[in-house]
Amino acid sequence: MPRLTQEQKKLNHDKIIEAAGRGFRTHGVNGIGIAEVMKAAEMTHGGFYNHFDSKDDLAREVIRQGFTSSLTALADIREEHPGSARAALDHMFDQYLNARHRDHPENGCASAALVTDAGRDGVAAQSEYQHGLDGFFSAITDMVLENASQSGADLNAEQAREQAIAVFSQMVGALVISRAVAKSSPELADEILTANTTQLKQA
Amino acid sequence: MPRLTQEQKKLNHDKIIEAAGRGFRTHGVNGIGIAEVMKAAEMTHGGFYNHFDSKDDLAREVIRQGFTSSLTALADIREEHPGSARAALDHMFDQYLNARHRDHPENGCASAALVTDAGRDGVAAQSEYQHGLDGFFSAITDMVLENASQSGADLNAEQAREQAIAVFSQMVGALVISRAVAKSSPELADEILTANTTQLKQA
DNA sequence: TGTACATCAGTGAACGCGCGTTCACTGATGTAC
DNA sequence: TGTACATCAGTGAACGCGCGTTCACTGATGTAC
Repeated sequence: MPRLTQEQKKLNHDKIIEAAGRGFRTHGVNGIGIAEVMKAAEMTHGGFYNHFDSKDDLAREVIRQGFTSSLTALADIREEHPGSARAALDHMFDQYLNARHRDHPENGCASAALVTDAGRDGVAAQSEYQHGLDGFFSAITDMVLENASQSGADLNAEQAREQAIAVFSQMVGALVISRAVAKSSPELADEILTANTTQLKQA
Repeated sequence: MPRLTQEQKKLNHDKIIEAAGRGFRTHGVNGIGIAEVMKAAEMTHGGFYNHFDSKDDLAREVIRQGFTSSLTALADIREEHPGSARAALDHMFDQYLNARHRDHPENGCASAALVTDAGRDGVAAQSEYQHGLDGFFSAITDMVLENASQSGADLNAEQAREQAIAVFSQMVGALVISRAVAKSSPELADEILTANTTQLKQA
């Protein structure tokens, strides 16, 4: 059967990242092994090191790819509301803080699912996280700034960034806390999402 | 040497919880083993099962004890500002969102350090988390309500609770995100703390 | 264009290691008389 | 109060298991001529 086409190898590479992305988000980087990740990617574990130097290397790639696709999704949301940054922000809150996102971390925001893992990671992984986070902060700052100008409010760039950082922090915190009680108390988990959504839309 | 006094056993029991609390917060529940926890508690690992049914059982106890001590700390803060809930809230923000707390998860908020672990835990551990979280929400709701009445604002109990949930979500999110980039970019990590502190104090 | 050969992606067995958990043992504590 | 004995907290070796990583092997792909 081996060896494979270069395109096929690239496809398998991406398949591993995708499988690891789901596994890491669901179980944590320490909560799932390479064998299981490779199995989810429909391969045997021996071939793993043809693609990555180590599990940490894979974790870094998962963070990078996770932020990239989230930022793409955010850009899509913004394009859906060309005239109103306010509508785009509200759309973002709804999309982020809902039960489906909470109950399916495997397809969700890497920043939220891997945030405490990242806190324990080394500099290399944190650099990936930082780069993605900067992208989020910039994108939300733009939206906040545009919303201010569209609503006639007076807001400078520093203030807008400060607000954007606060907004994203709250979104992540709300999601992870909601997940932390979703199994024991779906009602409280829902309340956390709705309370934060309401408060975010008001501000 | 064995067997020990009943008081000595209780002391050792607490010592294990304390050591596990530090280890779990720092490395995650999956990131440190029982042998290492017991070593930090100055015992050999064999005796662990005289105190706990399983590692999960210990994790539950760590969550419970972590929230208990945090709630005590919060009550202390409030007592330091008898006339002003506003001052107590600001004090809480400063104490929570600073570099020392960020850089020392081992002594810090269990809700933040273990929040994604809790999301992956079973119902039993989430119940402990939920119970502690409810305590936080209640305590902050009280402060928000008292502040409103002290500042002459009109705020009902539901609105106060909604705000309290949003505030605590933001605090946790800010801390865990700041930790996620603390090694790669101390400046960004600091900016996250200060931006959230400023925004929280304004609201 | 066709042939011969080197490359290398995936396989699956194997490596040493640390994990959570169990257990026979020890000897001071707690208790029954 | 003193003695005899049962209890049980901590010790340290051992258990099976899954981990991250390595490696000899295979055979289709890619390349040199």
